[in-house]
Amino acid sequence: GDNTILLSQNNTASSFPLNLNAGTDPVLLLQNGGRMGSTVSGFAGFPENNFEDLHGKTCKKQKRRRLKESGEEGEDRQREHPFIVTEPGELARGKKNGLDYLFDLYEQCGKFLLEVQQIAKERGEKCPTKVTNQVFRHAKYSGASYINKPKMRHYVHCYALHCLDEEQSNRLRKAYKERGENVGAWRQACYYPLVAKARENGWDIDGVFNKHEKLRIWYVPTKLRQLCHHEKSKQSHL
Amino acid sequence: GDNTILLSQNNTASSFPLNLNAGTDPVLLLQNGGRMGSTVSGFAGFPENNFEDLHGKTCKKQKRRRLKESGEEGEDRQREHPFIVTEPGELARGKKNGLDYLFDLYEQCGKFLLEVQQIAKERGEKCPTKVTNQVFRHAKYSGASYINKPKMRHYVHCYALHCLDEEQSNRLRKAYKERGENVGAWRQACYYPLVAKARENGWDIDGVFNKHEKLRIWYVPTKLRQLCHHEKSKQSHL
DNA sequence: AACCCGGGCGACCATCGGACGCTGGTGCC
DNA sequence: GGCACCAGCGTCCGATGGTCGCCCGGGTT
Repeated sequence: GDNTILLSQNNTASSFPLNLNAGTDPVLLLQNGGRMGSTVSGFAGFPENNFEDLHGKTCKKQKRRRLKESGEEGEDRQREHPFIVTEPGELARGKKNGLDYLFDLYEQCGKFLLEVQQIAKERGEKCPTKVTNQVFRHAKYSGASYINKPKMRHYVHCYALHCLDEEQSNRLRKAYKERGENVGAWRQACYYPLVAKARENGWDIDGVFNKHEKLRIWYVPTKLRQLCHHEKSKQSHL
Repeated sequence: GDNTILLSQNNTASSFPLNLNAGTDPVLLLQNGGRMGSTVSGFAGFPENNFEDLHGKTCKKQKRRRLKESGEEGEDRQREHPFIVTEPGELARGKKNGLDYLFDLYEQCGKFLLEVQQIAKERGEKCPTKVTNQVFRHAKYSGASYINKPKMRHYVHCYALHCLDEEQSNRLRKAYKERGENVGAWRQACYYPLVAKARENGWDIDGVFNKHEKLRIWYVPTKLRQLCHHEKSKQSHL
């Protein structure tokens, strides 16, 4: 029906860089175009394409090993540069990443989900509607090793605010940047505008997420759900 | 929004019997009314209502024990009488259960899901859209010990045919009953009309389930999904 | 009474969604 | 260079969806 997804089979040239710490400036990437509109990567040679996965039996050891040993000998990956609060369009200076880049990671996950869905449909398997472990695994093996579950889950509500009210999200970023607040403080501050949006929506935070095309694929964070619930209880006590 | 569910708080009188093997004839229950339209049970005293569940820490030992020891000393529950192929409206004779009763079990699970959803909303927790482990647990602690996951999953596609094409489902039941086939054979036979329905729907079996109010809450069985996929592949080879 | 057929469902498994806190990168002094 | 801060993400955890096959109920001989 209308949920058929077409992906180019030979668009292998537009893959994401293997590691943003390894030379390529992520912000340049963001500004040098091809950022949103392109297919994440081609399919050829993905581990998921060897049909062992149909038996749910692909050797984990082998995969793990491949990842660990990439780069000659068991030296482990560098962690990503930390995020700092940046204004919209602003480049992060020094060994930092900006928030535009953070939000782009969410868009990339959306693309990876589309690919996973496409693969699932071709194989007649269950088709995920959300960004699941499987999607993170697919991202990793597609070379996007800079994407991982704990990070993405940590900032989901920040991305939610960005999607639902870019104006307000931008204002918050500017304010927190000017005040010299750290990322943790900004992240905390993102909760409250969302609670207000939930209130406007009859306290249905799931509904708020589901109505938005890009948010629908993300699980509502537990903490946001709890904040909404507590705030709702407070209201009804008055 | 439109997904608010209201359940009576004092409709405690219409609980299901604790155990269908223990005296009450399930078929009489089915025919003596109150079958579809009533609330499954009241809420008072459910283990889920002590708010320990908020911490995800309710003591499993205690629950397990309660179940095992009900009925004076550690004798375990009798298993339910096996199903036999019956025509619509037909009573199963002897120590057997009929297919009308089987399908009613699915309706009961739907009711239990509504209760779980209601509870989840009151507590501001994640709200399941499908019949999950949580729903089976809730059914069990509500006294519906005759409902269990393996059984319900085993016959989902039979219930699906009953929902989607009661005419055809009834014809199949009659035919298999006349031929003296056992439940396993009837169960197998239920797959193929569903594959045909999937074909009519662009091979989107999930779509077929999701379009139907009562089916939407059940996971598509793996075997049905695979049958559809294989049949689709066969088609496209021609 | 003995036997065998067949199916109910206890219990297991891989994997899931979710969370914590250690490690180590980073900027400041 | 040394230190203190803080956040990235490896790794764990309880619970989930899914399944298999043991055990035993039931009908037949």
